[in-house]
Amino acid sequence: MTTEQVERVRRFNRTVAERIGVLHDRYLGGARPYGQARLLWQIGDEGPHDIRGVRARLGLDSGYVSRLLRALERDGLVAVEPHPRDRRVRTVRLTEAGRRERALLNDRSDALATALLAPLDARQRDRLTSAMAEVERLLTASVVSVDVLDPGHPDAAYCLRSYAAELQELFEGGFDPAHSLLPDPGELRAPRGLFLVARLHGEPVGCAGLKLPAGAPAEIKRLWVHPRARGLGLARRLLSELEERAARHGCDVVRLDTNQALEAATRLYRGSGYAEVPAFNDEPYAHHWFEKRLTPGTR
Amino acid sequence: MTTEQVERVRRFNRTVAERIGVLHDRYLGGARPYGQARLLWQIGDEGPHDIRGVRARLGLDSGYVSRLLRALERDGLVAVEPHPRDRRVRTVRLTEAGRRERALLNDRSDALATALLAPLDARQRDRLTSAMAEVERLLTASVVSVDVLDPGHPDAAYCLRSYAAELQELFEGGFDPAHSLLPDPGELRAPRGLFLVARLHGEPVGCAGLKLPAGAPAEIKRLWVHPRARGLGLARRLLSELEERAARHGCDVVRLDTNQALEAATRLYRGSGYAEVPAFNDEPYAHHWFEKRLTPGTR
DNA sequence: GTCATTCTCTGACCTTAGTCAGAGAATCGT
DNA sequence: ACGATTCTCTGACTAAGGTCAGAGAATGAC
Repeated sequence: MTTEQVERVRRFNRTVAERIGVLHDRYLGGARPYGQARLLWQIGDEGPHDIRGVRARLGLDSGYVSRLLRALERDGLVAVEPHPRDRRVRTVRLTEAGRRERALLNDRSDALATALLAPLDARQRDRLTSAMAEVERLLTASVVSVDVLDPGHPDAAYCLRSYAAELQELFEGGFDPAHSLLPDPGELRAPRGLFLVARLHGEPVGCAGLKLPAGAPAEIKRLWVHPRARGLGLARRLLSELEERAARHGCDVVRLDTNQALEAATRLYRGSGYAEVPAFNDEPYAHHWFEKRLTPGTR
Repeated sequence: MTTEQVERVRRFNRTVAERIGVLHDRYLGGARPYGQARLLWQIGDEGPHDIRGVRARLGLDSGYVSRLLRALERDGLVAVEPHPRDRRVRTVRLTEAGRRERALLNDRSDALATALLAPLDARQRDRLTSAMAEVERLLTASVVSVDVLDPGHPDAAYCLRSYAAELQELFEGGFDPAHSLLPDPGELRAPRGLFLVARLHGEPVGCAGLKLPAGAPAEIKRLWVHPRARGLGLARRLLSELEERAARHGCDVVRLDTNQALEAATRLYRGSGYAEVPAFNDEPYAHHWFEKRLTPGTR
């Protein structure tokens, strides 16, 4: 990356921190301290929530949350009650007044957004909001972490299940991993392969496996991205990370097969330098086979 | 503005506050509390600065700054010395260690930006940084305030001087306001007219005057935008604000004259619905005359 | 039944980021 | 020369946002 880009990001941080940070924090808080406001927000309108869950999501100390709850209780905004089944756990829900207060925070937040847009004309508003959407999208993409996980890890298993469930929907005649050429994801475990899992805020949102058969090209399997994480360039990132690892492993060719129902994937492969080749295996679910020669300086 | 736009801005605020706010404040501070870091940053590398100036720029209490300086002094990062001429005033400068510490903050800030960009590929980086530039530009545009000021107000006078100085450079044969048709900006004062000044963070960055002669069309004069505030859509905003005020004053036609050297202005007028008309005055500096009929529902 | 664990709460404590009211020294206006 | 003003500093105070070490109640494991 260039120094201009770094400088650009820094300038952006300054401007945004000034314009939004300042307004956001203090504004949103309003009469109520920021900590209380955050908690009120997190508790949310529906149903009682376990305190520990709320605490975990905000990442706060238990003593601190307890104190915040006492303050909110004193103002009649929340009701804390023991959990019906486990009486160690306590649950919290908003009272009527609490819901009103939360709606007020909501209105303040709207007012802040409105104040930001108000001085601009219609065209500028369009441009600002679409640039914001772009920044948000890419910032989200940049917090996604990609790690090598054992295929048996819960997050990996979740991805594999989701992958199978999605193909079951998409493929004519469904999809059963047991009938595919990779009945056992254990093959994607070192030393015979590896498995990448992408996570956003700790939640698994994508995966990709690599088979590293001795004396044969590396093979990409089980590339999947969670529907709500699409558009972040995650598939491309997983793909190039696998290529990089294959190259480091000494492979100079990587190949894969894909089903015709997976149009976006096929486009991705073609756009990433994969060329269609004759079938190199007898995967029953495949319609297309691709191959890419890795140059040492890939990426 | 639409509710989707408001929602967009709010989502942006949340994402950015999480991703940047959190990192920015705590990161940038690092070992050093945020207040000290801000001060260290503001003092800057070159020469000693008056404490009052630094204080004014940060908008902090004098007692608070004094305490922060003691802390920085204790750590050997700054040296506080009396002002050579006025011994009430004290000046502050970074020591060698202070400069090192400031460079460290700088590096941290770079590291933060780098960490943000690192997981993205080259195309995503380009898109992110240009979207950031756009957001920054429009956010800056939206903090510009536009107020009616007396033409004699220092900020107004600054704009008028800058306007004249710039035309002096631009026009063949220079520009002398005394020879123009508006030798006295006092004509842009109620009830004969009005004068708008645009300010960014308190600094004047643009102006526009409106003459409201009885029984004649309103006339726009002295439209100017500071070079460093160009590209913010400020001229357009000043123009439409004047039109709005002219309409409120009961005018249904507004007109203006301009010099051929001011190409951007001429484009703006044409693009804003102004039609070229024959000369309606004998302004010696004008080459083009424009007129626009205001519809009651303008804007 | 007992012991370890889980969960919430309280009390004690800490740092940061301020605000406010003078005190004291120096300078300015006249 | 003298009073008003300017500038910095100190002391006293506040609120927010947290951390840490238990205590006490309930539950789970065996």
